[in-house]
Amino acid sequence: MLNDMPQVTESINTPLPGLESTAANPPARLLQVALPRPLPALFDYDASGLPAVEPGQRVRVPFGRSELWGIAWGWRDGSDLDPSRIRPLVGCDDSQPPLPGNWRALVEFVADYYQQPIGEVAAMAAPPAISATRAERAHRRFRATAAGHAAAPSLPARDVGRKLIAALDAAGELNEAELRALSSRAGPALERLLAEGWVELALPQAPAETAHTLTADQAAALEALQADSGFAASLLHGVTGSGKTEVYLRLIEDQIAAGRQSLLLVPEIALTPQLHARVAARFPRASLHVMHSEMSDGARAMAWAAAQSGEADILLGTRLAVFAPLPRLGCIVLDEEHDPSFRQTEGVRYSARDVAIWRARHENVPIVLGSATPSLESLRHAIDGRYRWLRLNARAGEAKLPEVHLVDTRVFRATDGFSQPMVRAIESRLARGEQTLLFINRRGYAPVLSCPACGWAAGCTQCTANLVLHAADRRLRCHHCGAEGPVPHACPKCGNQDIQGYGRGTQRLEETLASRFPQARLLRIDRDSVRGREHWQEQLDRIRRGEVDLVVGTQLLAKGHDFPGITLVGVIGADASLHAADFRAQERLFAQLMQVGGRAGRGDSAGEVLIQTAQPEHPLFAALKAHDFDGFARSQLEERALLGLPPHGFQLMLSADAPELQPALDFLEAARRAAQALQVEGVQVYDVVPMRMVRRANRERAQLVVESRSRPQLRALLRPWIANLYRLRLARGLRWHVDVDPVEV
DNA sequence: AGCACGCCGACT
DNA sequence: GTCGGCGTGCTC
Repeated sequence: MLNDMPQVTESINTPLPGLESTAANPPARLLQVALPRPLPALFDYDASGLPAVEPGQRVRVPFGRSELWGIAWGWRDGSDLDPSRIRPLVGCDDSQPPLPGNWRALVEFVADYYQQPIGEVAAMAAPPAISATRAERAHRRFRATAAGHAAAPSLPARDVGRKLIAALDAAGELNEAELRALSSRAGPALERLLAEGWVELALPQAPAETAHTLTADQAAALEALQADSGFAASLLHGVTGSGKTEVYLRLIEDQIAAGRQSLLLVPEIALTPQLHARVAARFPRASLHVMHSEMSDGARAMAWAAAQSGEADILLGTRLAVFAPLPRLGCIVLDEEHDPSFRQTEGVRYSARDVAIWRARHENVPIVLGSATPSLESLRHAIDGRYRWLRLNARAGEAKLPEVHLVDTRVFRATDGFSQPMVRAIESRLARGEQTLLFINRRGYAPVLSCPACGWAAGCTQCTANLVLHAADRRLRCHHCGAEGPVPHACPKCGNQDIQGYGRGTQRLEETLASRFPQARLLRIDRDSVRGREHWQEQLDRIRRGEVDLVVGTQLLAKGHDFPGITLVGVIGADASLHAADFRAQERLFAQLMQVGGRAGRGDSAGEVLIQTAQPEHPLFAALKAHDFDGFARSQLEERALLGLPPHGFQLMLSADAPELQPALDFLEAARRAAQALQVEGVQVYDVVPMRMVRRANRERAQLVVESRSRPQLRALLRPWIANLYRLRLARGLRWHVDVDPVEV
């Protein structure tokens, strides 16, 4: 982000030629700068040559033998360094407003709490650098004129202008960022359309969606939330369909009325278009901006500029939006707070949920965490009274919670994945013209291709994992590193021609359904079938319009979508997660099943969830049948308390990877000794172990977990420990990372 | 992370 | 003789 700054030379202040050389002993103004390097420090520079520079601006500095863009952090009175080593700034970019002090405070918190290099955190959290003029225009909204409608058909089919008019037609109106997202050439095309009079600036319209009547639960929750002034954290715990979104919208409405900004965070990009449409329909006069990582730099910078300038009333985004400066921030809403996507697990490791909490406290605004299945971490805060616990128990409208039934696959054997009861349940829906959703958390055709004669299985050469068979294009793919290759015709080990795919993925399920229910209209939804965002939206609409009878999908489908026509949700293979090594596997499975189950019966027809399992007696299923999240959560919490696991204990994970395993193990062993040498009480340092998937993308990986029942003690170890690690010399090609509060250990 | 310095092996 | 391997160390 910072290393490929665009050319903004016109607006860069270069030092006046004579200034640094002629001034006798110029008073050194020491500026700390954050640089995008994995070093845990800020760097001091002499800013006396650039009198106008201020903290928060991008600055150009000499670094070693090269130059870098960094972010001016703050002034210093004196440096620990010999003055001769302090070099002058080379320039600064004043084309964009400086990043405000509370943004820098937020970055400092993340750098310290997660022990990530501050310059890297800053580079990740900063907006992409683009020219200011484009950014300033971010908020303008456009619509097609009558002349535009008339002219569009006569334009060439692939003309960008025509595409823009078509998009404006479909959406009513769009802002510049949204238009730019449609084509790389949208900018000039838009200028042309404006000049021709085919597109005009859109003025605010009358409300399109009005507020719903609140249930008693919603009204009570809202009343409590509206009483907040200043920081307060609330857990809005409501079953799927209980109308959490309506509560969010009411809160946002208050903020708009009070002239304040709202930050609305969601876990997945896939959720943004749907929520975007709903928020936009509800607040047509408000300035709503979207921010997520798959947007182009230009579009993201525009959303950022709208946020920072105070122009945006609502910022809707995924985890990175938690860093957007909002000068009139009034509240933060974080939906599906339990979702692991809020955690960034590559590069700078942080949890947007926890960062949002800190931010709300620091900026003294209320924050609402919403979920049907809160994370045990948040639930514990609610139980202990640190979060206000607001419950929405009833589903809005007439809808009832779906009935959950189990199919014991030891009694009803499944053939091709389907047991008799499942088949009959599907048949009955087909007969009634209702829709069925089949949930299987595995994409591809078959998770393993192997040889029954010698036991060979197709493995990834770069990872410790099997290749997944994708039947549609006859390819083998690694879901971990992206490697792919053709499907061999015979076993490479023994020559047997009869190799086959074992196990089931979405594609195979789809194939089975097609042959069993040839009359049914089928749709498969997974990461392979969903190409672009428009395509995704289109598929969701097809389901909603009742144009399909059977939907096969991964958890991609489970999140936050309403399908009133779906009355049956079938869960095909959930047993694998019941005994996974990860202590959070059950928590995740329960949340996931509750979530998919929530898809059923949101309209007026009662829904049913049918789960195939070989262990129907498992307590998780009993809790699920009774819709007893509380009971399930309490038993999990008790278990965690007994074992000292989160949220009753706290963890750090240090991981290392290298081309060979040994250097990674050696490094971690040295790190382990360093941790033990610090002699912090009440902290347990576990053994160094190779990761469950030792090899990934050609790198061998190992990890070291440190645990404590006391967060202060763990933190007492953390800082000096990590400081020590930077002093260890590293074997060639070795990389290491700390993970504070890791989600997968 | 970059990048350079520096000290040992097979090439025009 | 030197091009280049990668170990080591530093960056305000």
